Amino acid sequence: MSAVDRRKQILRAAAQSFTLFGYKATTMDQVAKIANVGKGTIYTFFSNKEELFDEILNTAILEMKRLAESKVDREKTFFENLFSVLDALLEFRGEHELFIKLSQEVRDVGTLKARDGLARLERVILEYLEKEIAYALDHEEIGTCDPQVAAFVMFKLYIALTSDYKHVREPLGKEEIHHYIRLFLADGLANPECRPYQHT
Amino acid sequence: MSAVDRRKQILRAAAQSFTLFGYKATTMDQVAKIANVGKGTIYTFFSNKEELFDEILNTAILEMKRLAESKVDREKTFFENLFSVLDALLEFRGEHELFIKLSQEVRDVGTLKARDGLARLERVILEYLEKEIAYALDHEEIGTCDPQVAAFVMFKLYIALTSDYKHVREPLGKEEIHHYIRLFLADGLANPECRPYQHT
DNA sequence: AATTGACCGAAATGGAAAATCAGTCATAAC
DNA sequence: GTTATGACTGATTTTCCATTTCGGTCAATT
Repeated sequence: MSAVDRRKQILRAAAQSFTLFGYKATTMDQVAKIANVGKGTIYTFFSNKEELFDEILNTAILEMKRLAESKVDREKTFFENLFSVLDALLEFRGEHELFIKLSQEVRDVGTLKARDGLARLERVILEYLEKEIAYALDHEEIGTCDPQVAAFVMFKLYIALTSDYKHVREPLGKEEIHHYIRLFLADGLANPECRPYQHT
Repeated sequence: MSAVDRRKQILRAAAQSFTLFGYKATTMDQVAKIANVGKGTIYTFFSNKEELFDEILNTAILEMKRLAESKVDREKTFFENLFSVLDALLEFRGEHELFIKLSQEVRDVGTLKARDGLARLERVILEYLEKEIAYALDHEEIGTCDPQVAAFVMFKLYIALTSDYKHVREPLGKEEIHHYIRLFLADGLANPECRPYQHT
């Protein structure tokens, strides 16, 4: 088997183990066993566990980013693009599961490396949103706002609706999530009937 | 000294200790010492530590609720009331500090009782918001939405702006928080061109 | 009758012994 | 000669268990 194949095999095994058991609970012996190589072989391709993890994480983040970018169509509106990206990402099982496992690990054990990984993902998402928001601002598709704050709020709203809410009530479906993102973010709660009212 | 005074003295001492050291780190000996009573005396008024804590927590929650209710003026709009309640609560040091300490404790040590206490507070806040949102809906002040979801989103948005955001960037000031709650919740991000009024 | 603090057992803490794991390297396989 | 391997090593983690701490009681005291 070629060196390239071996490397891929190790990456596949490691990715599987990280999404199944998290960062802390995957051992290098474990990865070697799944990949059907001796443990030493891993170290001919990756200098340590951290680097192996980082490569998997970076690949996952990059794939999500590319997927998102592939869904954006400059002919469409900001919110149309937002929703098609959201849909695509929600369907995207593979990478998703790694990040869900890492979230669990942070909650339950507080593994530092898992926390870092999620922070990196968050930064990439925020940067991506900021960029899209800035573009939408330029093209006067959305109202005046600081893209950094807007990106942050959008991200938090998304997490609140998809993940936090289910700890309080029945989880929301995809359509409901779309509906509420549109309601809160795009349209606003204030009743158009009552407009214009006094701002401070 | 009367039994009533003694009881109050114990409550005051316990409240002080809970907000200073959290639930786990306040001992009954500690409370007795601060209150200047024998430890046994505490147990003539409260059957155990849990009950003592609950009484303090319930009082704090009730006070916050009453404060909020006192700020609501049915002549004013939903959002006007929302902002005056928010301002009042942000100024409300006393109870605030207990809840901040409990939040820390949940983060750092994960004390179950502290988590429960904060969950109770959250429930009361959500119920209160749901009630106000339902009222606003009835009076056609806000657009159609599920009060439970809307309350949840408003709460999360508030936490995101006041507490979460400062872990990513410079914390937002009171006016900025108002501004963004108005922008995201009330008015919506979608292009002002399509709206009959100007954004800030 | 009310108050107290020494006392009790359960639970938390700390630290030492045992186990586990990331990473190395001498040997084996080719 | 080159690459792959797994037994080995020291650092870290986990697992005990001895000791301490703390919530709660109650016999003695006021």
